Amino acid sequence: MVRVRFAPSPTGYLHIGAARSALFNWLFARKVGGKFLLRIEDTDLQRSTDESTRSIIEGLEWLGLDYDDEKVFQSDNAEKHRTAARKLVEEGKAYRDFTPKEQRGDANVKQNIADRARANAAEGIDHRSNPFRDLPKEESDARAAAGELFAIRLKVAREGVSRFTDIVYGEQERDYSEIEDLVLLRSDGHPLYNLSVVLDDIEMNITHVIRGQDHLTNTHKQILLYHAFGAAVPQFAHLPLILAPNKAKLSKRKHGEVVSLTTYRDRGFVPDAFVNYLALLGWSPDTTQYSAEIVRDDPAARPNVEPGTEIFSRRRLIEEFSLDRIHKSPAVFNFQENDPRHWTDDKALWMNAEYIRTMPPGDLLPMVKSELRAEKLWREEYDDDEREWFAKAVDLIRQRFFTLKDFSSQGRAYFSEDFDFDEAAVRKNILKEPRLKELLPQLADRIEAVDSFTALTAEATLRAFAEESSVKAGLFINASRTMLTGQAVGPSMFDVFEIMGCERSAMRLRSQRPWNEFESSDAETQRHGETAK
RNA sequence: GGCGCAUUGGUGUAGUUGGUUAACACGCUGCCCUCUCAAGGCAGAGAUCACGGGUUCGAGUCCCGUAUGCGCUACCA
Repeated sequence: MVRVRFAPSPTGYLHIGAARSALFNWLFARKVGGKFLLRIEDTDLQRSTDESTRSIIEGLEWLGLDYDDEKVFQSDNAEKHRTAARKLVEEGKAYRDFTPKEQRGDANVKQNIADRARANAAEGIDHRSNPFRDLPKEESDARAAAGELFAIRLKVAREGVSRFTDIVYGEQERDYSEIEDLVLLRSDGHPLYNLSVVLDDIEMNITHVIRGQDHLTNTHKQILLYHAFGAAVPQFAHLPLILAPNKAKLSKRKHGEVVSLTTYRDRGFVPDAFVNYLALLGWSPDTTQYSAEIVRDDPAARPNVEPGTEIFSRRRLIEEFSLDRIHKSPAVFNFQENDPRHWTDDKALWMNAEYIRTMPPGDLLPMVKSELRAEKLWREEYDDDEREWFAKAVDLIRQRFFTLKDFSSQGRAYFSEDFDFDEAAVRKNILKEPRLKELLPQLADRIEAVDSFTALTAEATLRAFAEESSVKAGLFINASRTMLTGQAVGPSMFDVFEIMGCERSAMRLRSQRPWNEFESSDAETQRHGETAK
């Protein structure tokens, strides 16, 4: 039985790269009917926080990646890990290193490593040489008993080659001479990453380790540990990294909130849309065989979209997923910092819009509800008497929205009288034609006189009045749009009339706000413009 | 420094065992539709498949080298 795990370390918000690892693990487990387990790797006590753990769990929940069994906290197993490391010493597979701990700054470790390697190479020092590696056991025991501090290192064979086959990257080979005697247990007794993962994965009976490519070379060390513990080695599948537009590693510190999963929730992403997008980052379905049979057997399995798109429901993702379609090269997450329109990858945004306008209302409405509620725009009637109206309104405006947030920002005028006028819209559609100040209230009168107010009758009324006043219908249409919604763009105006209803439409057509708010300042700017000349 | 991994249009990807004009999605441009903006429809720009060799009748696909990027090389994870 397949058992996979997602093993994040709770040292910050859930990174989208980590989220994708979780997704691929989940997809694989659900596809083959295995178990998807969650393990919080909180061994780094200084950096791990409960808040981060919470955010990870919330993130998984938001994405809809449900995990099986109880979640495991790695720190709970620390004692077992210590015991296991000591056992390795007893068996001669590991040794105590009494070298005093070197204090190393976290900031430029990479630089230090390279510098030291260069220096060692220049002086012909083998970086693997350790005076304690072959210390007689009695002496080692004696020094330990005397209370001397020591780290425990794995005794890596001097000669040989480590090999494994990665499901994604294929045959991997590494000479033992390239593998240092890694530290298993710190001198303060803390088990280190490589020891802990292996031990926990053994205990959890993990069959497939699916994780980021940054662990590819570490895998050789871990395999050594599996052997040391006499445990079966699982299969490995490493995932290509997700990079920033400048091809640097995507990091929270450097790239800010775009890398944090919670951002997508908070900025109005539909979970399924984000899952869909994430799945296509580093994986692609087998297009040679995904059309005919499955669709014929179960038309519902295919989302309601034209062929040739990349929209996949969660269910289809599970059906189509396979580890061997994951590819090797890193993916660039394409976003533009400081550009609100492209704050995240365009394709992700497009996909979200696609979901918003094609989702079954039953799925969308609750999301809109919680968005409106959060912005204090929700009214209980929408769930009651005005249920139908609400559904119609949402269906009308969702066509051009990109995120759930749009329902409370661009869509605000549909749910509240307290909305803003877009200045450019007012100038273009209203102030440009002085007669509108008189005509619009008259249009309101006409509208109120209509018996049954619908898109159809609203159109007839408006067009008749336009002809009567010898202005183009377009003038009224555009002006009405701005009067009713505050904006220059939006759905077909007559549909807007119908949704707004007769009373509200008439009221807003009579509003003086556009003139009050912008006319005087208009005159002022004109004056300023003249004096400036 | 050493070792490893990767490299198809701006981005995400397809490209079955090497075989004719390198496919799709997003984005971009134009046109149509139209009361605006989207959506939709149509058309289009954009890739000498990182570079250089080699194998072959023929290479994006195989081999070697170079460059670039990334990862690992921690008593971080």
